[in-house]
Amino acid sequence: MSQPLNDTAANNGYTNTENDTEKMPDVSIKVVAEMAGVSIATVSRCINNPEKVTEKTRIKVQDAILKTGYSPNTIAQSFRRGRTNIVMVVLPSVGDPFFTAVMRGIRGAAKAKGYSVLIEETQLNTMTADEIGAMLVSKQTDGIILLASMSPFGTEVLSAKSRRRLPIVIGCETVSPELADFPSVHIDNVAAAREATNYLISQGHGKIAMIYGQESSLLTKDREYGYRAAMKQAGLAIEDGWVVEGDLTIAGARRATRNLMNHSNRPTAVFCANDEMAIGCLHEVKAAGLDVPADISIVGFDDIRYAEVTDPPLTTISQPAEEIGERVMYRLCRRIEGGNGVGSEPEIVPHKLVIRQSVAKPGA
Amino acid sequence: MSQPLNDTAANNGYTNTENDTEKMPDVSIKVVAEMAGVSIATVSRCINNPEKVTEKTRIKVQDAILKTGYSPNTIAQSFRRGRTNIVMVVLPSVGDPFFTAVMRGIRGAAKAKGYSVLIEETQLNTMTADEIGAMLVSKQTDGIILLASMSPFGTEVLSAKSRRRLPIVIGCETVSPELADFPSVHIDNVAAAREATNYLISQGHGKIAMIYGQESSLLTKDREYGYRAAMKQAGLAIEDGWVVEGDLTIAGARRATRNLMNHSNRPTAVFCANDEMAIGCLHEVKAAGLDVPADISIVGFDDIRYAEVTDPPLTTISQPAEEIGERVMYRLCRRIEGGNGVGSEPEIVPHKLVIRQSVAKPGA
DNA sequence: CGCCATAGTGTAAACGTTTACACTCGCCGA
DNA sequence: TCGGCGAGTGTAAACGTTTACACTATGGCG
Repeated sequence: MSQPLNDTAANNGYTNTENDTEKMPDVSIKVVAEMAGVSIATVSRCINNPEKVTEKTRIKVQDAILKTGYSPNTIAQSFRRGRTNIVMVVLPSVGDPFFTAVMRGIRGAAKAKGYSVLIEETQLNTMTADEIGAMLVSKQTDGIILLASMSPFGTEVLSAKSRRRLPIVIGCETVSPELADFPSVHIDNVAAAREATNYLISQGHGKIAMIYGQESSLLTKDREYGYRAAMKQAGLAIEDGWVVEGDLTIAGARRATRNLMNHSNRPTAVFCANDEMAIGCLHEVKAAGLDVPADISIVGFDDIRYAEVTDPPLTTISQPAEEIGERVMYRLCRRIEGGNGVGSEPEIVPHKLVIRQSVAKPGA
Repeated sequence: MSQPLNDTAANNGYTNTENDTEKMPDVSIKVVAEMAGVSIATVSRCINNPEKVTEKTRIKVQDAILKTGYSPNTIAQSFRRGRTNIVMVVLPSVGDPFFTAVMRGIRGAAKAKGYSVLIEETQLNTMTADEIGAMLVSKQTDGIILLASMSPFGTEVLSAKSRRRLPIVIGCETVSPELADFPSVHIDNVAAAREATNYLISQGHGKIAMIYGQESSLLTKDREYGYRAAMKQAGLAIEDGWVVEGDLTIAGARRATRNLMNHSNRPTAVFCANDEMAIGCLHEVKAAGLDVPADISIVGFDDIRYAEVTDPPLTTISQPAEEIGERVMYRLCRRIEGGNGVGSEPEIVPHKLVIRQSVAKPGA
């Protein structure tokens, strides 16, 4: 807080240098028009519909633009056109490498389509459904990508009919019934979780625990559901205290793992709902003096880039994160541009179990 | 606009509920004014200067706003006010946990100040200095935070005088001479690198290698400079091939480490210019069948959250990432709001060497 | 030679706000 | 009783674009 004072004081010393002409006079389309000796309409046409204008004038105008350094005022354009070319992405955490991978896909597609990307993090500021809706109707953004679950979105605000029109697309997250009329792109989370669990079972594990994410996340519920289904199908029991919440963070997973390690009937394998938690789990197991995978096997989810360099490297479910991002963005573009004629079926992309070295046969 | 809760009331007020026409008629300030029986100016005042209107009118207007579901058109506001309340952050990689930590600080401060944050990644799309300048003059954003080095910014486009006015603040990156008239917030990178190197030396290491980042990054140069200075001061030689480029990624560091391991005079310690690379280095050293820290000691930089859970946990330089983000954002706000009166001295924040277990005495 | 189609350009309205200014009250002090 | 004042409100202009429409000149064709 002392800084500002210092700043101003220091600057007062030499701030008003006399020759401060440099006025950078906010060149608008009007000054270009004047310099080129044409009307502003013509300048606008030169930029947006060059074919509607004589070559001669086009050159005059180009010259004027260069000379003045004119560049159109984007806000005025947005205002006039009723479009900002900005889309908003809502996600739980920008820190999670999985989401940054998805973001990379989104960003690439956005760039290709001429959009900028505004990011909102639910974790930090708990942006409410209402805020999101407001963002959209106040037209700050042309559309929204939801990578976080946000259950009762708009249910009170908008009826089903008008919601179907809203430029909103859901990514990664499983879609809750109330949101089913929005398009979505994601893997089959329950099948993937099942596969992960089955892999552990196939390696001879019977005492398998699970660390899941936040209660509120449907996605996490689906993974839990897949795990339970696999266990049931194999006729394996799930003891009380074997499935614990880890809130998707390293710290949360470490807490959860500690509980697991102290369990009277300690599991021999842990399935984590994301890699971040798997890393926390891995660390905590080793901190307890146990070996992975000899004593405890671990399977993660997402295949973030760190999964490959843990010790041992992590067996996990890989999602095509970047591709999900791309598809979600393209889908959104269609919604924005194509009007209402675009379907809202969920688009399921393939997952893959990638086997590394964090799983071994129990007691081996 | 049918609301389950006050269903009946809504029905009474609105005629066409039976036939789900749902036109969502783009309610503007004008329809609110009409419904409330006042002028649009009054409506505007109710929102922005409530103290300037009678309580009676304020209530009428509030009612109308609620009934219509009006929310001001942000673009029109931006257009009129000449401000978007959006700032842009340019960074090398959104995937790097260090930058996401800085982003968290930025975002928090932005939220507090009523700004949204637009993120641009240089790595992906090589946004040029010109594009950035364009963004600013086209007024899509009110200001820019540069977390990436971008050397010749605006040097041709704008004279020093006018540049001093530009709402640009630099974070993390060391500031090159041409940019020295922009404010900046960062640690003392050369001192920190020196400290890291000195620590290795103090533990008895003499054969210390370094993996640095991208050639273009000044920050990385500073860290290299600090390393070299420490070595020189200790009278230690740096062999050819001991300082290698790792381009700040895990993969790059693994390549670099492989070269280091094959060096005829293999170093006993490696100083990495960021943790991401330290993790890659660590993994590669172990993959070569060597032990960390028994055979090779490693020091990282940044103290990202994964640094704590590697095996062994990483000794590294910790930066107050979130705080840097906050300060940079507040500094930018001052630039934006305070006009020209804000200084441009670099603001140095403290770093800290955090000692974990990736360093041991050589040959121990 | 005159008329019409047409390509190119200009004029002006519109987008939704904010705000300077003008106006109308009602009230208070002279 | 009247003048003046201040609080509250309305009117209208302005922000920088885009674009429908009107206009002019040009050239082709009857």
